[in-house]
Amino acid sequence: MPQRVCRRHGKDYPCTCAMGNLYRFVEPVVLLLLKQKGHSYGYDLSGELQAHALTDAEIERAALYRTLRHLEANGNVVSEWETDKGGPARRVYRLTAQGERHLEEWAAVLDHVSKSMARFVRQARSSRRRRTVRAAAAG
Amino acid sequence: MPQRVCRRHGKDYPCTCAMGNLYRFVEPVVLLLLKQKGHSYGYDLSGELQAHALTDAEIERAALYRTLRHLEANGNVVSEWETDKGGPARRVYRLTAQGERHLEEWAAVLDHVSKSMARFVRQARSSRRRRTVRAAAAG
DNA sequence: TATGGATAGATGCAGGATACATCTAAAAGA
DNA sequence: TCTTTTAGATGTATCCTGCATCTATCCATA
Repeated sequence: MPQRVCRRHGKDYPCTCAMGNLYRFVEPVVLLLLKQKGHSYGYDLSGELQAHALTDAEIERAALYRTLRHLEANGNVVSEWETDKGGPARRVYRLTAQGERHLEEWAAVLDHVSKSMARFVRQARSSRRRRTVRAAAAG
Repeated sequence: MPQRVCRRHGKDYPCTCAMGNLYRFVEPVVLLLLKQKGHSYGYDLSGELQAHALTDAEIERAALYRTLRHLEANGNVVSEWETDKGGPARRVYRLTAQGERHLEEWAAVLDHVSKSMARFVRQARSSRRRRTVRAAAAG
């Protein structure tokens, strides 16, 4: 039983949402999406965030918009208003060269973290399996 | 060039420390260490945290002590003072049955996140490789 | 024409987690 | 006696998330 029950995934599935306030890795996901799409804007990205998210927790639009402005403030993306497509004006972002490098840094970091997590899972499950073996021998 | 330079790993290695304020996953690492060791106390655990950490950022002792008290408040560990070993008194922790289940939940969550990150890394690097192919064809 | 829905961007605030500094205290060693 | 090691803990600022809320434009339709 998770520490907190998640409304999206229910109480039987131990999801990220139920483990407390974890980092959602919004920045790297946004960088990758912009790389793949060439250019895009917040509302459009928000529709694809879930498919690319690193956790099964939802990435809020509020976090997305703030991340985009933060990336721009740090020179990883640039934006311009697009007003000729109908509907409300869109702030269209694209990666800068520095943003591409920053994405590569994220890939290096997440590659390492991914392997550490896989090792963690093996160890956590192997200690459980040892106990199961003892239980089987005792039973 | 990372957004922030890390003093431990230097500026050429893109480490977690330089990517801003990330989640350090202290709780699952502490749960696993307690599972493996049977019982332990904060100062002892702090020596082994780095070897088991999921990121290359240091896990501060302040975070460790707060995490232990938090785990106890939620019934995942229990503690008792140990005063017969010489030196300052130690607060010795051990997992509860609920703590073992919580570790299994963490393993399920981190298994999923690990695979998502691995997919992220493949995608980030494959889009880079596509560009390299085009560049090679143009060159 | 009015009205609601979809689109689009953004802010405010509370709470969780980290970063860094600092504190207390007992025991061991020089 | 003085310093270091061991051991636990707190204070504050900042970062990130969660949730609510806000403004505004355009479009369909009643």
